[in-house]
Amino acid sequence: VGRSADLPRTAGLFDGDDSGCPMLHVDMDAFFASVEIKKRPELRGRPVVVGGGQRGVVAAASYEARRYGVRSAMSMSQALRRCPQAVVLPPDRAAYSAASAQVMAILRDVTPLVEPLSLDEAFLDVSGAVRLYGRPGAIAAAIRARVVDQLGLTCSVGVAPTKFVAKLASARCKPDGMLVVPAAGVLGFLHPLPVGALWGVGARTTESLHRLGIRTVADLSQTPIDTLRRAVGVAAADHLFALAQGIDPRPVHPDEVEKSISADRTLDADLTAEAEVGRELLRLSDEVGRRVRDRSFVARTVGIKIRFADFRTVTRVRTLPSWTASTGEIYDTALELYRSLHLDQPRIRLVGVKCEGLREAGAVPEQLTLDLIAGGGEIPTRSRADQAIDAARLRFGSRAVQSGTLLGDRGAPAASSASRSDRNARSDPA
DNA sequence: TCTGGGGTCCTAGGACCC
DNA sequence: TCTGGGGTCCTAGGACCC
Repeated sequence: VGRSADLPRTAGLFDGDDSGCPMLHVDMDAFFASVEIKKRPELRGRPVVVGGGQRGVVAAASYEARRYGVRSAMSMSQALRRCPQAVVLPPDRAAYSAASAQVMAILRDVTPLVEPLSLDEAFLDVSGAVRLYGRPGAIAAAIRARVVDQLGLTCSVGVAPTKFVAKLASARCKPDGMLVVPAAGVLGFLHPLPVGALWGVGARTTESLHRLGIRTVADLSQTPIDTLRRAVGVAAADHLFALAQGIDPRPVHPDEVEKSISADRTLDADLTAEAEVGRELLRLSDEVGRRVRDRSFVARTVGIKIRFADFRTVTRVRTLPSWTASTGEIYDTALELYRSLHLDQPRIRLVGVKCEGLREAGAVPEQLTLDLIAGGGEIPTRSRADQAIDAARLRFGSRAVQSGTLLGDRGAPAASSASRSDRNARSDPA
């Protein structure tokens, strides 16, 4: 096991043991915070926390903020108690997506076998790249150098025989580090780790395992499989037992397609009236519908999520007779699902809408609707409306077209939102 | 000022079909 | 009279990840 955080930023200089190590896990350091600091260099060296809102949590914290005990997913109020001088910035998803695309482009320049896990991390299988670029350790060093030179962002890289060991390795050399776990070193690396370090073992599973006296990966590897199955379920037990022996046959899968698209929103204040909830459902249906159409998908199942003031959460889904990408159809279904709950005097803090059962729009048989028949073969009215709205928003900005139901609730009349968005939109003449 | 928002996967029960 | 067995689809909830 070799750590080389201060490896020269040049390819080909890694000379440790990386035998049998085709898997890389690349993980950006404090990604959202680092992108913000890159936008505003005067923040460098200061504690920066991304997140917020009235009931927000920390989405990312710079290492300066982490020194005060600020962590991801911590409530913003707690973060500010620990670090009152922190610079708090609202998330800028567009900036993070753009930076992520640049990172992934650098990775895909090394090999097409790149599997993004989220905006800020990815697995690479470099077994086919070694003839071109040298050994895995050298490739990892070169990636780190290119990311920092071209993007001004640091990352950490784990190099190992399997995906999950590579992921554990990158976590243990952060920030701005690199850790290679050669095949012969895997069990020595894994066994002393606490079970909670394993990918897939969270708070609940850790608790269940602790009740059995299992605290380290070594303990896990010596536990009878039937005992494990009773404690955490068959699938998780078999998976964890294999991981504890260092076994993880999962290949890097570069072409994962999304299985669901969802949007949810925690309200600044709890909602009580059905009309208010309906308005949120419309806003969320509109957003989800747009994202489904943007990717040329259609969805078979529509779901809602409702979280009450006491944090109890319910979900309802309905599978439709045919596929849809229509905002109106998503909204109608969502509203029916909400009404089917028959809530009496609810206090609602979160509303969500989800589409699943996604398919390529072209891969699905066209549904003969009354609209279609009556229109003599025309595309149903709602789809044409959605298409027109999508086109207008692409040209004039996302707030250019809005349902009348949603107007005024942020004090923004339609005309002014359109002209404001206009400046950020494409510069085509109307 | 307790507890975001985007996802994936698993389980368990019931309906339904052959 | 004493109730098969396997497979698939659907739904609700929950664990987990970043």
